[in-house]
Amino acid sequence: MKAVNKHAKIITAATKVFAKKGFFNARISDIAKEAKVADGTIYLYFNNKIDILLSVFEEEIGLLIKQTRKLLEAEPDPRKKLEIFVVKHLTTMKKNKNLAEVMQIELRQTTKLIKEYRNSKFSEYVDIIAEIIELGQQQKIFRQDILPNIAKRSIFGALDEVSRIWNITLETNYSVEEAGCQMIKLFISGITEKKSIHR
Amino acid sequence: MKAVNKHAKIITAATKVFAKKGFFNARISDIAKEAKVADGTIYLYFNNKIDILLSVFEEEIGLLIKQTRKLLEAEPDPRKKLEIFVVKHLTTMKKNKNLAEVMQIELRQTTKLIKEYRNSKFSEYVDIIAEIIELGQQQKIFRQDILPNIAKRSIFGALDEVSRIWNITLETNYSVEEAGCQMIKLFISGITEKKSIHR
DNA sequence: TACATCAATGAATGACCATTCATTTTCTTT
DNA sequence: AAAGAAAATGAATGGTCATTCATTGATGTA
Repeated sequence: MKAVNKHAKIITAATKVFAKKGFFNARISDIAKEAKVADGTIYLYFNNKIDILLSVFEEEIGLLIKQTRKLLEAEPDPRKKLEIFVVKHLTTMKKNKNLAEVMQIELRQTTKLIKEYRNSKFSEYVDIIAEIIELGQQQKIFRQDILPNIAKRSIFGALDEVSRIWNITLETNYSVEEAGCQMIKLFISGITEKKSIHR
Repeated sequence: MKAVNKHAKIITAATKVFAKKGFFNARISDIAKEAKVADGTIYLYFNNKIDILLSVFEEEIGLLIKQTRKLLEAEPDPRKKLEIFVVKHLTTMKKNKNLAEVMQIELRQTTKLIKEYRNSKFSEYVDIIAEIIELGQQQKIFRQDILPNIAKRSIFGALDEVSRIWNITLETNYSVEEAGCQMIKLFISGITEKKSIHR
C-alpha cells in the first residue's frame, strides 16, 4: 500500500484509542484497526506499546509548547502572559479531549519510565509558567515572596484538574472563557475581598 | 491461622503494592505475599482486583475526611479554615505516600468505573473546599465573584500536583510548611504585588 | 519478463495472571 | 476427644494479549 505516512496515522489512531480506553486497556489490535493497518505493521514503526504512548505525548506536547511560545512572545505584560497561558491550555484541552486524557491519565501511570521521560518535554511546558512568574517579579509586578517553582506547580495543577473535570463529566458546566477568567482572578488577585484589610 | 483481621491486613498490603507498582502492574500474588496470606484468601474478603482498589481508597479518604472536618470545626475564620485544609492535605500526602500515590495515580485510570465511584467519597472531600469558600463569601471576607465550584477544583488541583511532585522526585525540595504557606498566599492574596499587607 | 528489495500482513506463539476450587488446616461445640 | 463448621491454602485453569515471523504483495530495475 502506498502509505500516506503510516507513522502519523498510527499516532492519531493511538491517541484516540488511549483516550477512550486508557493505556492498559487499549489493545494493539484496537489501534491497528483504528489506523486501518495490520497488527504487525505497528511494530515496523514503534518498538512496543509504551513507545507508542510516549510518541503520542511527545508529538502533541511539542506542538503545544511551540504554539504557546508563539502566543506569548508578542505580549510584554506578565499578567497578560499568564492569562494567555491559562486560556491556551484550557482551550487546547477542551478542544482536544484525546490529548487531555492522554496527558492527565496515562502519564501518571507507568511510574518509573514516565518519571524519567517527564523531565524533558513535560517539564519544559510547565516551566513556561515559572518563566512568566520570574519575569513578573523582575518587573516588580508580581510579589517577590512567591517561589516560582511552587507557583508553577500550583497553577499547572489547577489547570489540569479543571480540564480533567471537563473530560469526566459529559456536561460542559463552564465555558473556557468563564473558567479561565475565574482562574486568572484567583491566581492574580487571590480570593480575598479587595477592600477588606486584614489585621 | 489466628486471623488478626485479615481484611485490614490485606488493605494495608494492597495500598503498599498499588503505590509501588501501580494498579495494573500490581499482581494479586504480590498483595498476597505482602499480606502474608494465600492468593485465594484475598478472594474471601474481596470480590476482585478493582474491588480491592476501591476499598483501599474508600477507607483512606473516609478517614481523611473525618480528620479534616474535626480540625475545621473549631475554627470560625474561613481564611484560617482554608489554611487548615491546605496544611492537612499536604501533611497527609507527605506522610502517607502510599495513599498519595493511590489517590493521584490510580484513581485516574479505570475510567468508567471510577467516574461513578468518584461521585461519592472523593467529591465529598473536594466539596469541603467549596463549603469553606461559600462560608467566606457569606461573611463578605471572600470575593463574591468567585465561583466556589471552579475555585475548589483549582485549589484541589494545585494541592494534588504539588504533592504529586513530592512523590516523583525523591529529594524533598520543600517542606510542608513552606509549600503550604506559599499556596495559601497565592490563593488568598494572589500573585500581584500589593500595598495592603495581609495579616 | 525476471529478479530484487522493501513494506505489510495476520495467524501463531508463548508468557502472563486473575480467579477458582478441591484439599488441608484451624476453630467450635458437644 | 471427635465431629462438624469455617477459614485458609495454592496449584491448576482458562482467557487474554503483546509480540513475532513466515508468507504475501507492491514497487523498482534492467
